[in-house]
Amino acid sequence: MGLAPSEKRPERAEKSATEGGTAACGSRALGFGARLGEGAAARFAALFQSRQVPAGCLLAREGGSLTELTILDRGLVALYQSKPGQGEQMVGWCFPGDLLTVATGEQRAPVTARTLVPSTLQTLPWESLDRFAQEQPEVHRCLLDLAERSMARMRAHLLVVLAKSKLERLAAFLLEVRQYGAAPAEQAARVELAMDREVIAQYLGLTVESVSRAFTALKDRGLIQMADPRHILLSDLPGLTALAKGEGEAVG
Amino acid sequence: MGLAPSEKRPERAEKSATEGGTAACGSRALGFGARLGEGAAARFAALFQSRQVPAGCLLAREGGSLTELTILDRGLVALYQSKPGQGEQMVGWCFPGDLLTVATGEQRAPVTARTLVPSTLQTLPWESLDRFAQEQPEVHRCLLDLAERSMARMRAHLLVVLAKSKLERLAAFLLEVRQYGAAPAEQAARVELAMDREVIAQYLGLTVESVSRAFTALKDRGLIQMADPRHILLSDLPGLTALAKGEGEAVG
DNA sequence: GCAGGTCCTTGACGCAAATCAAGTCGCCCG
DNA sequence: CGGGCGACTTGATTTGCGTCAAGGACCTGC
Repeated sequence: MGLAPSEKRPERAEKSATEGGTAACGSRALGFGARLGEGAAARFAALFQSRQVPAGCLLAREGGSLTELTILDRGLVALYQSKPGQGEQMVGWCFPGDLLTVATGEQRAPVTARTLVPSTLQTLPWESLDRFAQEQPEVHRCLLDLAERSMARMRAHLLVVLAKSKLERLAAFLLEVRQYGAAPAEQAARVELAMDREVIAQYLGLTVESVSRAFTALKDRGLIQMADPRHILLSDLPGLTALAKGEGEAVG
Repeated sequence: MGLAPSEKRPERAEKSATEGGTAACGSRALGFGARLGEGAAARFAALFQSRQVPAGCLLAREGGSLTELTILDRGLVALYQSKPGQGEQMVGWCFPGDLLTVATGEQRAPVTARTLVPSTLQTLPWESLDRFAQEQPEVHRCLLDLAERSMARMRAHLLVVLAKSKLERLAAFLLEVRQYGAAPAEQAARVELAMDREVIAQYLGLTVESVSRAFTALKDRGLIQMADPRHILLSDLPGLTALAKGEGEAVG
């Protein structure tokens, strides 16, 4: 039991996290087919154990132990780096399909991970992975692919944070959530935020107040609409995209 | 623009990059022994081809092709993400021992990579890796370890950029260069910067002027000394460390 | 219903860093 | 030698965002 459920305030389940996720095979996010081939991918997926966790659940603590390979199947996880002096700094997300961490080397978790919504995890003991890898060595390449994907997102995030203004950052954030976080079905430009303003602010390197003002500014420019603070309609996707890219043309 | 368009101005070799790097086995940075064991690590290292490149050399262009596994053996490489509108944004370094990229999936490079000093690369065609992996599957875990290491550094960088002031950022930068960039021999608190102020500024999300002022401020506080803009003596390592961590106590 | 939360928004103000603008130093080349 | 150029520093000014401080909207429990 490497992933400790110490911190686990129940918290009302935001979106019905039920959906009967018995899995062990019906997993939505284990997309290994491309590299492994259908049969092998299915056999590999069958090895995983599915696990449901509530929102606000601590999955790993920086420096803690990690005994299993864990992939996020459904939900959303925030990754935190502890700041020497003062608490924690959010540094990224895990979206469905992401490795929770790639800590294969030492078994120490390099970050703190906490669910933001009720989530489903797919876990596999390292030994099982090794056993399966003897039959299908490509599986390691799959993991490298996942690592690469995660690094690509981190680089994109760095670009945003290093070079963009308040508004550009929020636009980029909304588009990121839309792209990675949304269920493929609801491809509409409708985004449900699973996190509060505080988390968004940390992620973007801003304050809560600035985030709030940025939301208002986007709304005033007609780029988004807000039913309530957590439900955003991206009403001008091209405009948002242009803004996120830094081609800061205002509204015509 | 400091970054050459022709991408290969010869440029005087800053530190004697000679050292007779014939390698193919004498590589300094291929540290796979821990996981593979001595014999296998040596055999693996022997497969690599060593390649010398000058400073300012473009190693990969975002979206370009990547035909080989490449590890930086000696030198320093900057990674850039192209900004839609306006040129490039530096997002990280490769230090010796790092995978140049982990792009095993698609063969498309996810970033632009450019040497900052004359460097030595160790390359291995993907096929050779696959062949060797049949004999030693652990080699993939080694690559995952490298990926994890690189992600850990990116997270640390994000922490710095998201949550720290000008001075804290520069202190963190200097310590990072000292830790990863310096040859182990010159463990002294003496750092030779391989990059100009412009590159540092991009990396830290500041302007050149701010970086310059930050250098001056650190000097005035007695934390560093500067022989010339590129040669820094970290004269108060504990002080710098405390500053980088955000425990911003001034000097007594 | 009302009191007490929490979360979000809005406003007024100050500051740290960006911007604009010289100015210095060292290096290369004529 | 001197002129020009690129890298760096320094100064004056502006500004975007942080900070502090109210306020409003909603939920929950009494």
